[in-house]
Amino acid sequence: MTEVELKSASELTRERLITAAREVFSQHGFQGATVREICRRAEANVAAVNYHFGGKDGLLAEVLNFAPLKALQAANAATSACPKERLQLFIHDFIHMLLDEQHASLQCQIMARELADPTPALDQIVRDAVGPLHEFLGNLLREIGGKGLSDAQLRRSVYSILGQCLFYRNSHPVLLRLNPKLRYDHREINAIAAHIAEFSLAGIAHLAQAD
Amino acid sequence: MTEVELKSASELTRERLITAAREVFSQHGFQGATVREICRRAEANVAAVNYHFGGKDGLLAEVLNFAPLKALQAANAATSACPKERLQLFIHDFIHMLLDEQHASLQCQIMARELADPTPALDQIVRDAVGPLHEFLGNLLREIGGKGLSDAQLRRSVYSILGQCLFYRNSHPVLLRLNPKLRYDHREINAIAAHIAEFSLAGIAHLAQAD
DNA sequence: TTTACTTTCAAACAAGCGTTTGATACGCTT
DNA sequence: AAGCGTATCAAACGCTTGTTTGAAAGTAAA
Repeated sequence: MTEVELKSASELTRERLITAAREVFSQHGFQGATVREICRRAEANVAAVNYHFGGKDGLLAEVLNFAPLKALQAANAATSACPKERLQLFIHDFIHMLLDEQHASLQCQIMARELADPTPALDQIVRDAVGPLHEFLGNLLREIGGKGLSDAQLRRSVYSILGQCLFYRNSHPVLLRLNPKLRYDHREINAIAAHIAEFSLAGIAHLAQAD
Repeated sequence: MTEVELKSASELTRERLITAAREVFSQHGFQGATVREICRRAEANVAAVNYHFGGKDGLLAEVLNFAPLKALQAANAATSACPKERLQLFIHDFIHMLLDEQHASLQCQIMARELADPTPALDQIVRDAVGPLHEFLGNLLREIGGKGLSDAQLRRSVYSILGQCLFYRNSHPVLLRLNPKLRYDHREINAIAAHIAEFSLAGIAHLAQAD
């Protein structure tokens, strides 16, 4: 991987397949994606997927990569910022991961697509990525809301934040039709992140002080 | 329709097909649903769908029904409650429509499923149902937030509310894995609706007063 | 160059899909 | 009872899917 020069032809095909699979999976979902289109984009033979990855399922497993999501959480926990600022930062990074097509990690966009209807990999995704993410956000909100938040309020506040973020990805086809000029450039993404953070912090503050 | 007694055998199969289609479409989505399974559940022949509806697309068009969503908005506009109470009512009714499996209108759950990845009917859905819904919510939030909300803030607040509501539907498979005891009974649904309303009203109030 | 192993390829496979067909059975008027 | 239009049915059609196959091409050590 790190040695750029010494890639065999076999390794190159593998990488072309993975790159193509990321694109196609993130665009059409696992079910909607076809092995033939992936191989067409990778300029590889149809049999290549089965030879290198054992099948479509194996290719999905290879493509899924939770490292960027873990890194986001690790970086967030490492800052010396206050909890509210860390929530702003989290939302900013998370929204970028979901919406920025320039972003290196299409993996998370694939993941987000698969949350709605179960695929063979959903159990693994929930166990290794989504579950820890919920827990991380829960701990962060606990720091912000303190003892004023019940467990149920905390859990639902996590859902409120994730729901807002995922909306922009899941409803993208709809939003494009409602507002054809919409583009997810950096300016727009930052504005979205700022809105969700402000909106949510106010919601949490209200819940925490109401009781 | 209204005359219960006078249904021909043909009409009965039509209705069985529609009922079965609602179930299968809402569970597996349009692409994931198969004509054969629909016919199996309806105890009808595979050819029945094409005979009665001209094909799978025609069956989807027949199944889609925006009346419940329109009725929700009409009833909401007809109340004499204040805007904030109307928002609470809207969220309550909308969440019930999305989550309550007892609810007569699986149509809206089908709709919610199709928002993520375009189907032949998405343009119609956006034009006749989702677009007006966004506009309705926008007008309601304008009454609540007044001139303190910019147009962009208003639009994004609409997204925040819809995102929170849709999350519980779209992420249901995930939430079930994270919390196997989760059941969308009336008590739980009411609690969810109350949370989203409280959370969102605080967010909107904050945005409206901040400027 | 020869040998052994890995990788690619066109072609075919079995299964599932939505749809079509032509015969059969039904319900109704005459 | 005869005739006619409608509805149902098993079967097949054409197509796409993921996967398999066996031969050809490539690669690298002996």
